[in-house]
Amino acid sequence: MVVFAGQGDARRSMALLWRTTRSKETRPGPKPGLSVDLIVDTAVAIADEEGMAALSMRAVGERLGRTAMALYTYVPSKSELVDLMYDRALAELSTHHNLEAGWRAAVTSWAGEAWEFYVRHPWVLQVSQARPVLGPNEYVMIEEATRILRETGLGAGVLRHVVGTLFCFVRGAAQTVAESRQAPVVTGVSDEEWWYARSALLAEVAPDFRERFPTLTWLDDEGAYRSQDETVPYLEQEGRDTFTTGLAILLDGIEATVGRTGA
Amino acid sequence: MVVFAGQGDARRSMALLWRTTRSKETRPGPKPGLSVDLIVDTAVAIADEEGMAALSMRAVGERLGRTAMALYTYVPSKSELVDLMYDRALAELSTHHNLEAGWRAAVTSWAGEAWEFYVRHPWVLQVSQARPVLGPNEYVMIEEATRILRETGLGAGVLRHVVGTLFCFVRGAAQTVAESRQAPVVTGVSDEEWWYARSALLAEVAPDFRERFPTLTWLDDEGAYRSQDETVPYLEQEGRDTFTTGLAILLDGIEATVGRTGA
DNA sequence: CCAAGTTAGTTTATGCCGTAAGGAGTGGCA
DNA sequence: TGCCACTCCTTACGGCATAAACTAACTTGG
Repeated sequence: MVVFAGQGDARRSMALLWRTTRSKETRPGPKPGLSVDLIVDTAVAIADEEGMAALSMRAVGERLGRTAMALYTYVPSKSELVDLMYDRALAELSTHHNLEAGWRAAVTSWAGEAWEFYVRHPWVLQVSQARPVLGPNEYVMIEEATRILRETGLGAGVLRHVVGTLFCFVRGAAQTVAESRQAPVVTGVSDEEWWYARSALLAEVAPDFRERFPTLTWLDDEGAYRSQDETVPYLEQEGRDTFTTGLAILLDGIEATVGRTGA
Repeated sequence: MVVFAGQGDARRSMALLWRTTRSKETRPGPKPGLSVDLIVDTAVAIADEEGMAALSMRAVGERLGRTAMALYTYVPSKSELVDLMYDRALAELSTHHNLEAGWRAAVTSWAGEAWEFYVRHPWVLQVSQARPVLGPNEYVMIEEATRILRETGLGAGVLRHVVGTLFCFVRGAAQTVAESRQAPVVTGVSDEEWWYARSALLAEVAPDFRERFPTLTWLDDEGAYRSQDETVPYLEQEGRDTFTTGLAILLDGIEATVGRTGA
């Protein structure tokens, strides 16, 4: 019998994601002290607090008072655990955005929520997008975005690409901020300290910066890099503004496309 | 004397990136058998061929006929090596896009080149963006994008966010394809095989899919998911189309903003 | 009620990883 | 010649995911 690589595991993994494993009422052997849900929640907590790099089977086990190996009774491997974490986290997103004020308002609200979600769970952005996890909540998220954007009246082909573009942008915009939040936790150095030290070194190492990078120098001279609000970390403010501006531009672009197609 | 965490290392790292280390003509000790350039090139080759996960100090050393520890004479740590790889790879990008045909054509050409670059070097997308590496070639890339988009006449503040948005989109759009290229190499399963197996499992595990996800079902019924060109892997074609469509939308949005600001 | 079989969890071990520490050989310069 | 900076090696440590074998708890068939 020929079995595709990983196909047997794929069945188990899908069953875990969609929770289709019907457990008999009573089973022989000792009572389970843990559960998939408990393990996934613990893993999410670690990733939220200490970053994806700190997520190890040992770390999860330790928080639950077990060894790393104990987890393998519930979860086939670490990568399956990450998939489960991903889909569990996505459950936070709300699913019924109001379309009464028009699609533009709804998209803005959806994108804002998604952006905040990614920033709250930076590790989510490290889960590969190419071959989707295909869990129920991922489908809910895509369904919701598509449902809203369908209101534009665009055809199915273009619509799919528009949804993809929106995802790319929101994820990318969130990534910058997510990483800037994670960095101080990992390195113990704040944005300001880091930037201060680095810009001094930059001047040292590239004394001809102004001549080599005239446009960036112009941007700097125009005061574009001056922070407005001192209470918010520099890179975070920057990322938030880029998201707001970029989203507006994207929506303008979609409107233009809608107008052109004549919906 | 108080030293900020990592600051001493930061100086050495910047010196390496900007190649400001003046090496004396003759030095005591055995002739170096390797060089930073050689090591970085080898590391890039490994990452290109086998993915970032396969990049280890041992692997790089082995390709060069040395042990892993030999590399530490040239490079302070693996993370510094990754920074050097990143900046080296960026050197591939061309720097003088023609502005004669207008900024829209130039942006299209720049973005297309960047997209292909990311797809060619998928691992580049795994290098953190939050705290930039600040190498010379990264500055060249940002300078070039900013130089082109400055032609729109937008003010410095908005311009910075527009550049950021463009980067988010291009990186995000490339990531999907980059990962879909990497996946078969790592897992040994093609897109088609993978998708075929998974969609069968999906039907098994979620028999009520059509009712739960009406919009996605509509998209499917409209034939939006049917592949046009059988010679190109499915996910790759999908990603390429999303990039093209999304870029056009983004440019429309920028034009709208430019028109509104009255440039 | 007991033996068989199933399950939860442990210990132990394998083979990766980054890199610290220390030692061996190399070659320019005093 | 001896010193010393330098390259490169061996060894070692603590971390990682996880395979394999084991113990102990529990249900169930006889």
